[in-house]
Amino acid sequence: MKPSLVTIGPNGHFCSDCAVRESAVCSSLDAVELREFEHLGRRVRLGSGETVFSEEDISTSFYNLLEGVMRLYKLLPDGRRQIVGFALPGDFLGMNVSGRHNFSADAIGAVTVCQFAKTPFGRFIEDRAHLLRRINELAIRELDHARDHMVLLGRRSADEKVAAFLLGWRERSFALKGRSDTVPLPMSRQDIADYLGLTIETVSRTFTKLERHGVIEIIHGGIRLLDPARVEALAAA
Amino acid sequence: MKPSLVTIGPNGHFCSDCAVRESAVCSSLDAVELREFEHLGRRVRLGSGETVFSEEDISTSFYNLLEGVMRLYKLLPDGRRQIVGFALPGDFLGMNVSGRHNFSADAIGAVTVCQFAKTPFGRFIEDRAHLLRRINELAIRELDHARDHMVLLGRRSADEKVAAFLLGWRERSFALKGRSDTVPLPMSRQDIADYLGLTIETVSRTFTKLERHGVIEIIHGGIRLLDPARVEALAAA
DNA sequence: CGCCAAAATTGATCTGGGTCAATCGGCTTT
DNA sequence: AAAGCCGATTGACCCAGATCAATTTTGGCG
Repeated sequence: MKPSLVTIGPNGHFCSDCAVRESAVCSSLDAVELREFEHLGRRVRLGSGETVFSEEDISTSFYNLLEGVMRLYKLLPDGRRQIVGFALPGDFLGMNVSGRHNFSADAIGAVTVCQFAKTPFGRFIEDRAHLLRRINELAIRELDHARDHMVLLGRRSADEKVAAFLLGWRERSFALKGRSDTVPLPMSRQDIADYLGLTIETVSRTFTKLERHGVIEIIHGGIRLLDPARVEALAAA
Repeated sequence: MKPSLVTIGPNGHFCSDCAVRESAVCSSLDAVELREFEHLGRRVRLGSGETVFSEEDISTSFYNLLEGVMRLYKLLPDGRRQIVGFALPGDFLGMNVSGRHNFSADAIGAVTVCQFAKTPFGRFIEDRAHLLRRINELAIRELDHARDHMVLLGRRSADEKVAAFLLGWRERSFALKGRSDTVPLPMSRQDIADYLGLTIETVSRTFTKLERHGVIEIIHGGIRLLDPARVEALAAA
């Protein structure tokens, strides 16, 4: 879907009461810096399925995800897709060395991002090592996750992939909605399949199998973990 | 294999005539800084198969690879292994957020690294934004590669994986030994398999098949690309 | 509510790559 | 040069997960 970016102007909000104030890149800024920072970003809303940026596009902005979920993916020429990650509020997107995006990003459901033009953002960062360190920390965290995911993609069975996915997603959801055994799944089965390197049929069958065995319950918009320990055992083995 | 680190003392070398002076993290340092930097690192040699650090170890040092090749990998409890990357001269290892290594690294053949204790290195970096930026750049480059590799692991066939591996490795070898259609492969078939998410048998069969088709020639210690265009076609599709 | 389209599930069948099991071949050791 | 070893290759067979093909369920909308 093509983008129809709706700006909310720099006046319609304040960084100081932003939902991700404490978790995003901004967490490294003090109150004074935040004031200046406020003028660099503009809030943008996107509808479900809209694309924020595409692979190979020249990257002109950084994005700070404020609300919603995004899928980050790469496509092969023949249409095969690999989702390289899901972004949640507080995630920082748009870093690259080539000047072009190395993956595409689109909204799963409604999304709000804070968009920063690269040049002023780069200037702001320049003499603020703490912000740079914070960005570096986020990149390294991302790298960690990427390596874990390589293990999953290269060496785990379908059952293990699905179980690990449920646990991983539950973990990330905690930060937003608090601890719970109900895992909300805003993305489609196809998205899950493309994230795990499986087909949609295998994902569906695996969920059904786990439900038959009383390990999970498939509910509207998510999965309830009836027996979290069994899920963990499946994911670990 | 257990490490038997052999130090070459800070006196036995100079950063200024280091092989990776221009490509490693050090490329961001000027002549004056280099003098100080010199005292932070110590050269360490490792024999074939020796482990530099293991996953879950508390990380106390950073490493700058000077000579040789290393495999970086993660193990599952049951022994399955995923190689998350190969390190070449100029690569910088040891960054993490948790204080523990998130993968293991060992030498493929003889290796020389430049080891930096974390604390003094961190102090040196502190007020040098250009070094921090350089490290950030290396992390982002790594992240790029990791995402490409996820696509390979999750969505490509065995033939495509092997072809893409040969091209990728050839590309990296260029930086060291110059452009050539002979791809040196210092790692074992098992290493290649664990990098590509395949078995050793499949890697071997794929090589043999490509050779039968006149696309490559299997030579001692590597592969010669007889028909690079065909290899590229295989990798792309 | 009833209609339509998209998403998800389920079933039947197929196959790429894994598993198991011999060799093979190149080095090292003696 | 014979023996032993370890990595690599090859062959025969198998199976997890893909593919193909219907349904079934869900969600949006007049």
